[in-house]
Amino acid sequence: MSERPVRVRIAPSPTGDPHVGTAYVGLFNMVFAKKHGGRFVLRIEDTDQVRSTPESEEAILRSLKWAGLEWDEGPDCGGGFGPYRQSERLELYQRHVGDLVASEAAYPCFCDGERLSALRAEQKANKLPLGYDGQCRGMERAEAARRVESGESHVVRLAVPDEGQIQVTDHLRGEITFESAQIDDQVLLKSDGFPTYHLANIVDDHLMEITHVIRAEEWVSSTPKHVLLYEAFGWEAPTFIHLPLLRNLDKSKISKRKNPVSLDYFKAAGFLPEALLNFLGMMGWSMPDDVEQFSVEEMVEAFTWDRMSLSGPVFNLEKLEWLNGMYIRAMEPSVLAARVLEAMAPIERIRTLAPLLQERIQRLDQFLPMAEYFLSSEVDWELETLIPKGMDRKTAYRGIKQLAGEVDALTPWSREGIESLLRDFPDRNSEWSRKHVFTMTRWIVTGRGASPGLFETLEVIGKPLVQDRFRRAMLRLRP
RNA sequence: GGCCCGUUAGUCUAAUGGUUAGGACGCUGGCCUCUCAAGCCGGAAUCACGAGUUCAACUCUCGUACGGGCUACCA
Repeated sequence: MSERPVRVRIAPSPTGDPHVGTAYVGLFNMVFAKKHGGRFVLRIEDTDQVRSTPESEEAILRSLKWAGLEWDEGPDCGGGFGPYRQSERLELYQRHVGDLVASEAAYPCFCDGERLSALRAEQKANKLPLGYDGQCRGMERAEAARRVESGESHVVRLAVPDEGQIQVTDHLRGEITFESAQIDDQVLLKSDGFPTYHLANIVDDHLMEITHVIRAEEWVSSTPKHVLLYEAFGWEAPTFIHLPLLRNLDKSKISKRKNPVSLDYFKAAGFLPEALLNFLGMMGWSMPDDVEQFSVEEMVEAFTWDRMSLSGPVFNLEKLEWLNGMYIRAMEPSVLAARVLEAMAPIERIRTLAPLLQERIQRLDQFLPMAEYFLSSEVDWELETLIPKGMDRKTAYRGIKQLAGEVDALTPWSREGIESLLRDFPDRNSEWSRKHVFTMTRWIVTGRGASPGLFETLEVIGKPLVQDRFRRAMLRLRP
């Protein structure tokens, strides 16, 4: 391990909902930093111009904070190694990639997407390993320089050696050997001038003096490329530590189709952040002496990597709920009361509900029961209510699945957006009438056949819970 | 298909060559109790398989099987 002061980082990509996996990796980074008196950095990897959004970045920071992660440096709080947003560091990457091209560790490539996909298709058909064939690699330097100079669209690729081996050391797994020949000439700089993850990551980790890269296992197979980059730059590589991947019940990588994964969901469903973090701390890691309830401080105190296990843990909601209950029982009742109000029924929320319920009640005592499906994550259905009259189960499932996908993609979460999504849905799915859409959505989201205005209702319930109800409805309906 | 990682009950995990394989969730029986939770006591359920190394393998090595990840101008 390095002698330098410990510096670690998480690098979420602002391309969607705040993911529980980010909190998981973040927890271990934070705990490790605290254990060694180091610094924990949060860096935003917004190099995907198409998918990155400021809203997502904001949501991620907010949710990670809710979960209890505290970083020492980041885009919101600064630090001595900024900027902490990769889109603000573009010159850095371009300059460094220039060095790589100059030393012939990388080269410009002019092949377009069309040629690349044709190549892939051919390789697939012939059962050959997939990868770039190196056509532009042999190009005369002068010609390449001339074409770049003339403004021709191109990317920059890493020149991976044709033969030999690349040794990667994973702190938990030991030495892993990769054959150079198996490794693709990775794109480092995209044609829009933005770096790919691989380049930006290495440049930033070096410049930000990151000593330990603690990330998820899905990165193991790209680590040899990273090692090559460190060598090409002449930089000392950090220690690599790959955490196991959180899994669905069927053992596949955790996904929103099969599990709630958005931190917003856990908040909306009434999980306590301290219980969530505790639970994440027992995914792949364990406290000595069979202790299962522990705080971050206690985890820091006991933390060592040899208590880490490598098989991918199934994210088991039932156990989280048990743990959450333990935390609730341990609270002072007055604290519990305050937290229930704060988390589930803050006055702002009651205020947004008031106009929706006002016309439907005659006495004040009817308000809360009617607000049930706004305030609770628990909704269940009789199977028949999820299948429109005269429609078969499969068609219903298909429609709900499509609708759920569109709901996932809807941003921002506004009344207007929801309305046009639902109203125009039959244009995109001819098996469903508008009446089908409205009726089914109402049943799925409220668990009832009648509700206040559907669009307002969805808006107020909030995206995380609406998404979860669609997910559950699909589970219920799956043939 | 290729490359890489992993494998203790349904699930989360303990064990670092010698244990009746421990704990927890869930399931289940009982106690408590007006009921239900909670709590307490009990039960069923696990070392993927095959070789090897060793006096001794859950533990070390190899193979097989199974699971997973990656295989993008996404991260």
